[in-house]
Amino acid sequence: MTVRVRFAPSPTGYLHIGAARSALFNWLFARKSGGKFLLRVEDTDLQRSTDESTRSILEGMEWLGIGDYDEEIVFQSRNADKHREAALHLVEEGKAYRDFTPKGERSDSNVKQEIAERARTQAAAHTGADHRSNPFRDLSLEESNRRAEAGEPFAVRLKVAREGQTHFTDAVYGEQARDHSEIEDLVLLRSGDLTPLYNLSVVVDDIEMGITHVIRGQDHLTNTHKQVLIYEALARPTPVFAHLPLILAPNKAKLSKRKHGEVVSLTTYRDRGFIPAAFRNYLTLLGWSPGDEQKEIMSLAEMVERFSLEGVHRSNAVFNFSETDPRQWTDQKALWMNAEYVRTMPLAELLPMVKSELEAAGLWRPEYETEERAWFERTIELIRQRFITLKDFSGQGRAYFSDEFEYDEAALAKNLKKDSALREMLPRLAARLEAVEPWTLETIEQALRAFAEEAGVKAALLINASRTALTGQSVGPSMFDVFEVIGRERCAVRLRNAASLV
RNA sequence: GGCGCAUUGGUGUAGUCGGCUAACACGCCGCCCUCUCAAGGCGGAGACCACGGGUUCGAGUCCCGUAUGCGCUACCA
Repeated sequence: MTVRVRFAPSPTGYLHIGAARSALFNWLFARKSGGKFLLRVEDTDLQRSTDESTRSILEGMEWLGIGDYDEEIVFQSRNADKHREAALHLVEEGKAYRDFTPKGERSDSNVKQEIAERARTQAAAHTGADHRSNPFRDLSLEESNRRAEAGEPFAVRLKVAREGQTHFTDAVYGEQARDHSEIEDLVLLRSGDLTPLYNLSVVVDDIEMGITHVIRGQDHLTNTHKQVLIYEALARPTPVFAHLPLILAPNKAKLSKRKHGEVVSLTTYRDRGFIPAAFRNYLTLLGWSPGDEQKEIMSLAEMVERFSLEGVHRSNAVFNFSETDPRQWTDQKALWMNAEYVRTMPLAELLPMVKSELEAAGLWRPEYETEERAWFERTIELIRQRFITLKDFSGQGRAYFSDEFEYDEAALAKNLKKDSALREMLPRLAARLEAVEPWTLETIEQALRAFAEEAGVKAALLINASRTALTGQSVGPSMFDVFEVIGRERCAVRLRNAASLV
């Protein structure tokens, strides 16, 4: 039997990093086992689903490099008729029944309260939850049909046995059992329009799509029993279930856009200059580990090679970030990993990403791919060493690509304004460098050190001043490399300009 | 309230059949390197393995209980 898995997001917002991780694990499992990876958009809730959200999910998947679905994308809303048919069929078979109770009004916001309240009153009454006291549960099929034909609105509920338990073995959480008494007669179709509800739709679609392994967030673990019941009613074998631990905020609350903002949205990472492979690598390590293998930086192929459901954790993972410190806007390890990728990944793979970043910032020149290609590669190789994200190439790295750059205030104070002698030394240094021939690391260094000696100052004074004069920054690569890369003419101009800033 | 799941340094994790003086990565501190900052190298602080019992010569590892956290409990998904 070939493995078939699916990622089934509901398009009611941006792609959440937790959902992205579920997608990733499904993808890894499929590729590992030589199975099929499918996408199903769960747009059953037409009120909240948007095309824009669907687009952003698709984009996010593409960005992560796991958008290579093996079959056509399934839109759940288009299968509504099948879901309805299945439920009605269960009514015929006596495994479900029509509930003619008038539909109660409820809104998302007060549902949680209602649940809590119901729990309280039940506890107070010591009644224990008897979800099967519904007066329509045992209505005869004839009577039920008659009332339906008469146009009386009804919902369809699954008839859950009074006694017994449901069982399934979760590939991550192990043996799971739940008493039937804990499960109410869940609604399959809404009253009135008879639109299918989540649990029904998922099961029918998973059967239809031939899904063999359902890999999803742990928030579905307890509800899985309901789905098992539906599989049983439909007389179909259940797939293997594998639930994934949740990703929590630093205060251990569920990560949500409302409370935690853009850190939870996958597109944020793309927009903030993350390397897809780096973020993917980080995400994979949240809730899964390759065991005794200590190596954390892994290529996609290595992840596929090592991935297994057995390596998935059971405890939730905390996504560690600070809402007040901009340097820790997301998990530090994710940032570290991205920097690691930026400086060590094959330059050829990095270049296109740098190109897009420079294009977006209006710093790109076509020559970087033609006559100036060697210079461009040398420069990127040089500056990537201390960058963290792609944004740094257009930010801190701006002076390498444009003459219009800002001088960092702190750098100015530290390296230029400190010694007024620089005012007259900088232009002289410029003149000296203009005469350097040939323009190489060694000759530049020689010239600068000789100049410093003649002027009776430490070379470091001129080096640091030059760094700020040439790049606007107080930190950066070894200065002789910078001189060389910036070029003789630009160096001279910038050194002379900087004299006025002293 | 009920049911379920979890609990190893600040965070992510490793700890196979019980032998741990508890390992790795990020972060933090120090030193080296040095023209700055990173990177890199070396070293360090930080966990009585949630707590309490039990089994055992011996428990992070097995059993029971408690606490805490999270999830579910909806004609949302």
